[in-house]
Amino acid sequence: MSVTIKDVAKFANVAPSTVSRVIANNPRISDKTKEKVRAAMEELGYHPNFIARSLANQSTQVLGLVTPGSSDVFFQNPFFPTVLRGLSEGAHEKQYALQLVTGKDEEAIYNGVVQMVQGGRVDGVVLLYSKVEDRILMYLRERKFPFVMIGKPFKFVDEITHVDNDNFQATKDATDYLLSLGHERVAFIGGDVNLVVTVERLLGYENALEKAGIPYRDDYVLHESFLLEGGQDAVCELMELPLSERPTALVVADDLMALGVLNTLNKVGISVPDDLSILSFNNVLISEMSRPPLSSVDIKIFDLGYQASRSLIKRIENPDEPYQRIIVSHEIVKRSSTEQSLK
Amino acid sequence: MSVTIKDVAKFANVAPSTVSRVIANNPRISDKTKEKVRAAMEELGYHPNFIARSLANQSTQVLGLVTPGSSDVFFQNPFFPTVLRGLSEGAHEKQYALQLVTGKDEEAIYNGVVQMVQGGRVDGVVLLYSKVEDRILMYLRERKFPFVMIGKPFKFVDEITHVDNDNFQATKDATDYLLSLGHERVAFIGGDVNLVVTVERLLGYENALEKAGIPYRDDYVLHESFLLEGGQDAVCELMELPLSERPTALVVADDLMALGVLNTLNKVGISVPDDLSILSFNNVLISEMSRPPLSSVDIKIFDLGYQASRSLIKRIENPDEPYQRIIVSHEIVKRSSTEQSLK
DNA sequence: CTCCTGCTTGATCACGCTTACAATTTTTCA
DNA sequence: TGAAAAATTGTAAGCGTGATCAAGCAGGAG
Repeated sequence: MSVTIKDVAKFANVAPSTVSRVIANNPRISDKTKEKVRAAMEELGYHPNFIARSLANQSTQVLGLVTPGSSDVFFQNPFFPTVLRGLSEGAHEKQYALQLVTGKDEEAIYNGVVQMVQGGRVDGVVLLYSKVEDRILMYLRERKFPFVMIGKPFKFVDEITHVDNDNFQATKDATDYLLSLGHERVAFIGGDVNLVVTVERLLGYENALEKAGIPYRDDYVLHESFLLEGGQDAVCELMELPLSERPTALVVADDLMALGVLNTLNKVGISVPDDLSILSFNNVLISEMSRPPLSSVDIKIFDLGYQASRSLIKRIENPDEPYQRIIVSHEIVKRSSTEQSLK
Repeated sequence: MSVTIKDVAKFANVAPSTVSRVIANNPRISDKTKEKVRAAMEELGYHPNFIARSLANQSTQVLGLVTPGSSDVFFQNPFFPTVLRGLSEGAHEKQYALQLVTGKDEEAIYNGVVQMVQGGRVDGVVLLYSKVEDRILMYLRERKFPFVMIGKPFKFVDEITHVDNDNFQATKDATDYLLSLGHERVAFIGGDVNLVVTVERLLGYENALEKAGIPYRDDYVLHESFLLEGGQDAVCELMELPLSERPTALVVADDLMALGVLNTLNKVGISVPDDLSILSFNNVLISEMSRPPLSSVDIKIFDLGYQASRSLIKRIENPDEPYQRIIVSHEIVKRSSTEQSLK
């Protein structure tokens, strides 16, 4: 068995509680005994037992991370590692550890969250997504368990601390940019309609068209998964339009999807950006390395994660902290996949 | 505060210990009281407290994951999410959770591991890499703490359970394949020389050349980081060779790196596979979507993770389990980046 | 009817730490 | 110098479970 607080106490000739106070750096302990106890800890190679501490203070210093139901898909997207880096950095600064909730399907993840929360394994939870209907969100809200969300809550926007981009504005900006290049037939390839981000972006797209006086067309709006395959499928659908009606520009809600688009276009002999401009979202590493390099809206994924863990920890340490909406900026990074319309 | 075992006991008119036994499904409890207690648990919405349980049994049902010092680099590579999926699946099957050790540099990660281990936060650790010199490995070994490694240990191969590919053979196979296509000037672009996988693969490459009677050239062997930039740098170096001496085929130790190679080659006007064949490793998703699609050695990353968490759990549950070397198969997936040499 | 056996269940302590409260020592000041 | 106040440290009771050991109880043998 490893060294406990009692061993240290015995060694330093003090009571266990004194050792505990030294660990907490309690000011009511004299500097002399602090020194003595610290020397003893050093000597014996003492490390506090987190589990015992957790049980005593009812706090674990662990944050739980919840991925959307389809973990597989989510893991494959470079969004995940990037947001994880941000989360990790924010957590690390405050000495929190990260624990993952994994599971094959939504049911499994839901159970995982319940176990984590009720089992007292974590002090708070980060939802790495925002869905239209979400059991997990409801559960956490009902139990008043500390959590933050990355993305905009579908309901209760003012009662949930969340970190988000202004996706409406970002997509409006993106669409405006394509319009400013002279494109008039601009299509939108979004993700799962159950994700709030998809909804928000679609609204931004629609708004930009409306402002420009361009009628909205149903057949210019597609929804696919945030995967390479999603991009492929989207292109196939667009190809079914008569040649003269095909869009000359695309707003794609995700880089990985855009990469799929790019490759499929290449196969069918459509050149980017000469025949078709593409502007996508996320600005992950691959967008820079694709052929041609993708113009992409940088949504600062790292910051999303970083702010999320920081604000969650704030909520945990002060439950009266007001609910916040934290908006991370966005920026269009222009590369070679967008070009003036030929008209 | 939430429902405890005592509340359930009171509600069901039994002793707390009886409830505990019902949870453990102890056969010494009559079916009648089991029913009664279960009903009470249901009624009160009881969920066992993991922390208290952990303290009582000295086991947490959590596995710690340790990334190599440069977490940033590691996170960016699609290897990470894939191996994570495998780990997650293996852990989930046995009801284990995953906790990440994160940190900016090696020092921070080392401290994180020590805290995790001494703090009793995890029952075992998975090292997601194998380095030539590794403090963390040494530490875990000395403390006889359960751990497994993904990759081949540099030392103590027979005293460390690990999951690995036969990287020597795999790279030999890869090189042989290129040789069989008629290439005689085959270069090797590996990763960090401190990683054992790099060493192993280099040996395999050398061995294949030797068997084929082709002399080994220092200037055909490069070491870069497992990143897009690594690939770029490698190409730049190779470009410094006189035209007639440039390799006609490349073995690249990582897909992401190969993607960097591909793009840089494209910029300098070298065509793949016409001018240069490329065979890389990992067979992650992007290898399929690059232009041209990359031939790649599939090392079954998911399986590496899956086997790792399974064997770690075995070790945890039975400390006398013999040390094992688990080899995951590999397979060359031929796509369009490799072609017959023109000669 | 008593005693023993075997099946169930209860009481109690231990896990390692925190913390309210009590006890002790030191300091302060009339 | 002595008592009260302040500073410091010790005692002990939890935190929620698991596990050991003892106790209760029914049924069967003698």
